[in-house]
Amino acid sequence: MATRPARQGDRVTIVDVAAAAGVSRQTVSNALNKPHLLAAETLEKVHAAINDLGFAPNVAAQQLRRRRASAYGFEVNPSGAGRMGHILDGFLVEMTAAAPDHAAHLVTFAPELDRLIEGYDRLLGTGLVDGFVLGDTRHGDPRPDWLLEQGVPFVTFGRIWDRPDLDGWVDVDGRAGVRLGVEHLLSQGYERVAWLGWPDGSPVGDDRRAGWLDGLTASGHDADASMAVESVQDLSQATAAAERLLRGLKGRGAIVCASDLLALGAIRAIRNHDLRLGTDIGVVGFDDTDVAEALSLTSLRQPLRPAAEAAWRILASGHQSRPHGIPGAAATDDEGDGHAERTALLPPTLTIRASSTPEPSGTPTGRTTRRSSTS
Amino acid sequence: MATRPARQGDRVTIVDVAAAAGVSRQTVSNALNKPHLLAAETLEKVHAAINDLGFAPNVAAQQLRRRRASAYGFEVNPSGAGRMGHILDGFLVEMTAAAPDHAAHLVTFAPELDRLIEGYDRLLGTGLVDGFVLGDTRHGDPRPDWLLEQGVPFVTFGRIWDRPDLDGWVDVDGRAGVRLGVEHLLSQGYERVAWLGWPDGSPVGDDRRAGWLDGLTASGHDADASMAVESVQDLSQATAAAERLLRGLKGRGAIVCASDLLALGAIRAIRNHDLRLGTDIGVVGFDDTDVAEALSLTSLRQPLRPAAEAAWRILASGHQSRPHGIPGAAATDDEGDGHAERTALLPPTLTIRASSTPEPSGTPTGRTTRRSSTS
DNA sequence: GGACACGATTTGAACGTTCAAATCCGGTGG
DNA sequence: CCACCGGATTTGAACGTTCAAATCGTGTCC
Repeated sequence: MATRPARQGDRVTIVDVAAAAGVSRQTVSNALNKPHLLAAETLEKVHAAINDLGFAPNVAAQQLRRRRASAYGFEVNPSGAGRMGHILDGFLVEMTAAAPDHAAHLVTFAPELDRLIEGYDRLLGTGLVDGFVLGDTRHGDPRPDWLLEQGVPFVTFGRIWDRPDLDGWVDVDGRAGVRLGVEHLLSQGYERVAWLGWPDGSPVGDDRRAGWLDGLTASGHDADASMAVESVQDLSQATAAAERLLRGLKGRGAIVCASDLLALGAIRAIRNHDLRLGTDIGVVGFDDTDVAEALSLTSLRQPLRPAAEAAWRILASGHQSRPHGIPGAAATDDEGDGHAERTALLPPTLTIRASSTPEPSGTPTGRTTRRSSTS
Repeated sequence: MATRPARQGDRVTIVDVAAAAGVSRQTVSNALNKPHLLAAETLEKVHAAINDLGFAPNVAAQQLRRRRASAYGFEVNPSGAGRMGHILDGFLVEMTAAAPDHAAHLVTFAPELDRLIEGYDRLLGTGLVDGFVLGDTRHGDPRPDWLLEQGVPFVTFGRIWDRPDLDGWVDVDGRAGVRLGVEHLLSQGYERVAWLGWPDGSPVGDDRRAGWLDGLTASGHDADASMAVESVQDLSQATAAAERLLRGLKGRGAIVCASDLLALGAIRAIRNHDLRLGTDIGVVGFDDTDVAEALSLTSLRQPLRPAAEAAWRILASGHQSRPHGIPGAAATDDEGDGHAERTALLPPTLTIRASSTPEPSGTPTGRTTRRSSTS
């Protein structure tokens, strides 16, 4: 209730509380950590004393004695380096906000990129953190193997595509998301839905493209190859690619894109052809960035908060990531009873804006959201 | 050199090192913290042992004994809340990267917004951090006063406009930045330069607007009121405002904007009037966001890395922020000799792209940067 | 009525480091 | 020859908490 008395003299310790409550050190400790051991009456006394004195346990002392930091390292990189870009910033923020009530925290760190493992090792060696959150998982990433070998707990945001046998990841179901986008466009009356994606070979890109196919086939549409086109993550190239698409999209067509930047290219191409965004050609982007908001672009938004919550659950679930997929028994991964899930695949939501609304009426400034269901 | 032996059994402690080097506990400690006390030979022996064993001091033990965490709290808020938006994410990243070599770190936290101070108090009370980085300083912010009262060290990113007497801040000189933008446009041959800013009353906005005036008057141009127009941070309103401007800007004109979003509005207006961006009308934005990059928009970039470095210096400079501005002596704030600066006002740099290039020639895809000098 | 179990609480020790003070030792001056 | 100095190093204690084991009652069973 009362904020701690302003830094007057020495800190309040567990011993002060014990004296005030007329009990021993350890009883106070137990009141905090194992309340079931105390008589109800005693517990109350102790809590009163804690409030009176404004006691808060010293984290460093706890870490030292418990031999664990209850903290996790979160690698960040000065801009440009990671293609994940700002999504990761958002994930960091959400993980911070979702941290289990004051029981754990995040420490940011920025290892030198040519001595990545050394940076992780350092943080671990000092006991500053117990484990890590890996913000992305690039191809050929040395970190998962190393961490596994060391027996260090970690979660990754993004599947570990290299190692399908590993659990301990959280990811967004891009495939289901894109499918949602396709279905939305079809339901809006656009007759053909094309795909503007990245070049083959990126797991994330390929996954999203599959969602496009899913959406078409599930609705009884067929997709000929001319309706899919690819571009690297660059505005002018994306614009050129989209223009190729537009030639094939007579009438009321639409384009689903692997990113908001690609979608921006599509929008430019539409303008160049003197077509009207939404009214003539629908567009859906991915990530719901500032660009999407600014341009009234319908876009798929990654559910970062739920992802963050799942990540904490995974970190808590076991301090040991283990390979799974035992050949013997059919893996019923979702047991129940404390047997926590060690993977989470979350469906994006669709933020609907004017770029996917054929009629200028409807919800003009309003913003709607739909959640896809993971297949 | 060698990474620590893989978590085999117990941790390596200072005592192990001492034994290996044939010296005492404290000597090892001194080797790390007060090397000048040791004989050269001994120092070498100890370092050898440290490397051999892969010793890294336990942070929790240090924190406990030293009675300081060497860590600082960095408040983050789930998106939407802060208008500073993603700049703050960038600042967090840069501060992490600029952390004085492993001597301090950042802990993120997300207090409940209606119990803000409580969140700060909690973090402090547990000894988890020694102080804070305040990512923004809103009007009527309760935090600076409270922290001051508690004697807690902190830096703010952004001047404390409410309390000009306080030091301990780092900020970007928006005024100098905008002036740079104006001068750049004039030097490119645009004849008139208009201002698209935010409504009066925001300190940041007013400051940037002043930079526009600076730029014009310094170049012998005069600014009539019709050349400045304002809009809230919203695309359609910004577009409308920019269109008003365009009517007055006959010939080769240009628009400097208080943000990239406003600049986007300007770009739209330019398109609507069938003018060519850059060639007919120049535009400069502010913050050099993804939008700017995607649209080839010349924009002012906040020097986050230098700002982060300055912030660390301020945190280190004294563990007590103090009011300054003693009436007696003229304040020569920049003494020298260890008397560290407790404020830093840093000039943005201009990232030049096609939107401020009248000739389609010049540097086509190339990107140039110019630094403004703080007045 | 004594052995025993069990709930509630306390005591001793330890986590790994640094502070403060003590010790050791060769050298110097009276 | 002894007192004293100062550089180099060591020893004792403490930082604030939790683990592990001990203690203290009270009640139960045979």
